[in-house]
Amino acid sequence: MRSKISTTDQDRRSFIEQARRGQIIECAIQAIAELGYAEVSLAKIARRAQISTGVISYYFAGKEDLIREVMTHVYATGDAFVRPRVEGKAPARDALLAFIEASVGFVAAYPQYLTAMVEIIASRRAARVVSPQDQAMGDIRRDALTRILQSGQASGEFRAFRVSVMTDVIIEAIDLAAIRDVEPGPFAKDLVDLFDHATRAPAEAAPGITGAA
Amino acid sequence: MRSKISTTDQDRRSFIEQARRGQIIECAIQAIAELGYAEVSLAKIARRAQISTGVISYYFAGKEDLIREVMTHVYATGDAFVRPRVEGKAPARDALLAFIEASVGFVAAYPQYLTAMVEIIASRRAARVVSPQDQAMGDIRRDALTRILQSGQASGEFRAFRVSVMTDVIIEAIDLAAIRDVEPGPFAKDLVDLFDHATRAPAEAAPGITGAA
DNA sequence: CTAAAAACTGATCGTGCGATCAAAAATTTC
DNA sequence: GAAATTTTTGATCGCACGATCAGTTTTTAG
Repeated sequence: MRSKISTTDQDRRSFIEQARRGQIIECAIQAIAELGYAEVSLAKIARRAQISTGVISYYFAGKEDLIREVMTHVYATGDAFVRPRVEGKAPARDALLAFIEASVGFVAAYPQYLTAMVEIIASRRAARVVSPQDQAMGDIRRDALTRILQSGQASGEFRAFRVSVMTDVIIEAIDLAAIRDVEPGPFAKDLVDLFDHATRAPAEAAPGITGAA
Repeated sequence: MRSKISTTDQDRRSFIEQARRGQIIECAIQAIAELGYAEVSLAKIARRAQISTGVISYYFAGKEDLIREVMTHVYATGDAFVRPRVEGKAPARDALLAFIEASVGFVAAYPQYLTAMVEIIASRRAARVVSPQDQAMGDIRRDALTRILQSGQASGEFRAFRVSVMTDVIIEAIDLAAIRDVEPGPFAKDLVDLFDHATRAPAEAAPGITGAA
């Protein structure tokens, strides 16, 4: 009975092991999104996956470990969804609007993913357990947005707001799509509109609508 | 041994009863803000208040009931702080900026209050327990802001955004002050700046800066 | 086919929780 | 100051959780 609890190892994994781990992670995401993080236990995840509780312990070092892998999976999926939709967008404004639209689109494409993530983050903050790993994943998500905002300020497209604050507010606004019951399309349009106005430079070097009269 | 568990009764309350209830509520707020909601139990609140666990059960019908009263107290305190600072502010823009500044100022004045409230809201959402009462209190908070935004749109000061979305985003942005470690003054300025740009009408009837060149 | 390894089961353990309550202490009432 | 009432204590209850593990089944390998 060899221990499977060395989690992040990327080395040899049997077919069964990969499948089970994936199944358990997916069921955990479903359970958290549907029932709420506080209502989810390992037993309920096991029941949903139609396995006994011991299997989870067999493949994961503990609840902590499972949740960490759930986060990793959600972040990776989200990144794979958003990145190609933003990459190469040239004026920073287009990149920002693409980022917002893609992020809200991710909620529409994987309805349970961001919901689960937001719940996990909130619960871990409420339990005062925010590992360096958590911090790092959150930073990855913020970094893409931060870079867009900085480049827009450098080019003069954006006005002189504090980037860290704007980043936080945009991320929180996007997360609203996961916890509120909104139509993704219109909601994305609303956010795009809101932050387009919030970020754009007063109107000088940039050509376009310069005000009437 | 008469039962004290009829909570919302506003009738006769002995001096001791009022004092104890207030003490317990205050200790609960402290504990939640410091330790995080997930880490707080009735036993820890009792220890902090230097009383035995039974006293809490004596004055409150249960944990649910205590938390509900904590919420009520925080909302009432916040409303008492923000309302007079917004009331009478004439152009909607001034009212909006005053609302944001006052809300962030509340976090500075009562550092633990909004933090506790945000944690409680997140945890109750994660446990899928959102009573009509919860909803009603949240609505009260949003209503003041909603009215400001609507009046600003009616007067033409604000552009044509969707009020419900703008309200949500502004509230979330303010709550950031409670969960992030920010300097309230500069942060309030940032938010005021952000949402001033996000809400203002393009520039026509309203006099002022109409763009250079 | 057989033996070893891997995968899985389900009962069981310890823990901390919210809640309860009989008894004790403090306070109020007459 | 005695009786009645209110307030407080701290032990105890049942419960659900995460974790463990001895034992069973399934898969793999020679």
